[in-house]
Amino acid sequence: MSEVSPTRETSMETEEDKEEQQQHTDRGRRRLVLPEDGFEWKKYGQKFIKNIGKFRGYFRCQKRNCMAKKRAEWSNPENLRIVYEGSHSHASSTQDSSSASSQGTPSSSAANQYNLYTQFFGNQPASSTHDQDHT
DNA sequence: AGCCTTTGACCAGCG
DNA sequence: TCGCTGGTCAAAGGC
Repeated sequence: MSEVSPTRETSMETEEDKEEQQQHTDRGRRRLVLPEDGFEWKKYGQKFIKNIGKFRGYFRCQKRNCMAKKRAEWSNPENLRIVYEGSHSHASSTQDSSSASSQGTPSSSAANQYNLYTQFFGNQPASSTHDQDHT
């Protein structure tokens, strides 16, 4: 499931160049295009934030022992902003989990640290990344 | 049959 | 105190 399936349906535009980062997280249907970050996320909501004029998708880590969350904002499939909130108490699904010795103490390591960072995908002008609230 | 995705409604917090 | 926005949960549908 978490495997990177290069399944590309024949529809939409032919801009497969974006395929490098934007993977189809759906199970064979085009629903939402998200970049694979190495973790398994479960979407639990989506709303249109009029404040920023963009859609915001709410994702949560599928791991029961992981409280990491992710928010995806996009106005266009080309402009996607991923906001990671919280830290994973486990290693990425695509990485070696044998080094995830922190799982023994999920409440005294990464799980205790609140990590939050934003990631941009597509054509995001750095000039407006810090100043695009509203005119 | 099971899992995931999507949409709507409800609740909480802030102005 | 009322209204609005943001966030989360639950239910239904589809693959």
